Amino acid sequence: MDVGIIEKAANAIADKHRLSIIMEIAQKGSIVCGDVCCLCSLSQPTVSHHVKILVDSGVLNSVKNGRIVELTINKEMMKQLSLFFLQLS
Amino acid sequence: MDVGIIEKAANAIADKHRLSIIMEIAQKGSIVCGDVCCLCSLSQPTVSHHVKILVDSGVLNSVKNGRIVELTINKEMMKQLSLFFLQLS
DNA sequence: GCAATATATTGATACTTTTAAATAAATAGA
DNA sequence: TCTATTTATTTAAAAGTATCAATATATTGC
Repeated sequence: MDVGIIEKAANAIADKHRLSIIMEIAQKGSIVCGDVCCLCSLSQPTVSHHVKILVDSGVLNSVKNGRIVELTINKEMMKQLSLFFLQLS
Repeated sequence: MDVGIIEKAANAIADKHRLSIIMEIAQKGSIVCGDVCCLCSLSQPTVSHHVKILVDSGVLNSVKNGRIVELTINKEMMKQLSLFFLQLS
């Protein structure tokens, strides 16, 4: 178990805006970057910054379809996190 | 599911020193604050600060035995976290 | 190629967190 | 009570993060 991965993922999750992005994707299946601005009431550059942290940490997957970027949850990462905390419980 | 709890716990975990405290407790069962200084190579006030974040977030339990404070993992919190990520996977 | 649209980057500022020195508080034992 | 020990608090400096405006890049459709 590489705790560096856990640390990065936890950091990505430890923010109310980023967590709300995750919860929105969990509900809808996916979201495009443009819709995150409305969801969080943040400027486009700020959203881009948060999305980058989520993707770089491995919490979210991003797929570019032309101009738009679609975000989904990285379920493998969620499994790893779930297992990590299960082992601590 | 109160994501505020997840946010706070994730924030507590999202630090290499705090994560190493957690991993040490996971291995040994418990640790006392005084030993955390050696483990992390941090000053006593800094350790006290990190321990406070871990305890306040509900990630660790603290029990005071006289002068010494013994830290253990809050397994209920670990179960909650594990379940949260399982539901996202 | 040009205009419109979606996302990324840069740069500046405000805010937050980490850190340790100094000090305080609490407790145990002589 | 006095001293030594353990943990907590205060304060200040350094480092890191969030935010947005301006701008750049990439892509689509005309």
